[in-house]
Amino acid sequence: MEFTINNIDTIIIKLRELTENFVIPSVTSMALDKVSPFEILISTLLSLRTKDETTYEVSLKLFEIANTPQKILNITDKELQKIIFKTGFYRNKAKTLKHVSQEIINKYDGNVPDSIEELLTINGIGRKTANLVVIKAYNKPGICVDTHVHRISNRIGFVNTKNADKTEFALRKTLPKKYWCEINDILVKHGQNICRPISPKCNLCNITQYCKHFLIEKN
DNA sequence: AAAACGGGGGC
DNA sequence: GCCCCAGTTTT
Repeated sequence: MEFTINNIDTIIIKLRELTENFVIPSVTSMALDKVSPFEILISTLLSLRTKDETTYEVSLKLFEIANTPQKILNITDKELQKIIFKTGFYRNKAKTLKHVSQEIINKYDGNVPDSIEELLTINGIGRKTANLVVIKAYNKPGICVDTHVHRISNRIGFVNTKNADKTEFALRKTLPKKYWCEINDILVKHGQNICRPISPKCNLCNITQYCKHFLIEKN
């Protein structure tokens, strides 16, 4: 199936409608006068392999105690581990949070960088996190490809790629720029509720007529 | 007891 | 580009 710009517009608009009522409480969806770039970054790092509700709850608890790089460095490893325990992988995450905080102080004077390239120079920050931070914290263009965006972009047929990085680069070519920043929001909601990894609920989906995966399965 | 939650790094 | 990694929560 050929994907024209018209098709992409139609698909995005339909998915936007389909998912607009799904609410995922998260630090990254809060207004920018309520949350800092650093908080967005830390929350994203905590979200690794963790339910959104847990990430949100733990993030708010952490930020009551430490919401700046220096404050993160000021608390002990044990205390930090205890606070973020429920997100899982708490030893690694505590180490990452400390390292990222230290780097932001050392290299960026305590301010979270606003470019993907600079963010990527910090160990522990990869493309998914870097893109999300520039989008959510700085309102700059980016495409945050997490597992949902990767899976669904391939299912629909937006891209045909093996890994998330390639999906990001492919989407940068095929996806109109006006959709870049919201594609993650839309596809995460769609992926959590309908287009799940296993047994997707295609009966609840409104774009099956455009979906390569659905059409292949059906035929 | 098993599955779900997925991004980053090392080589 | 493939493999490895880290723990809690839910079913």
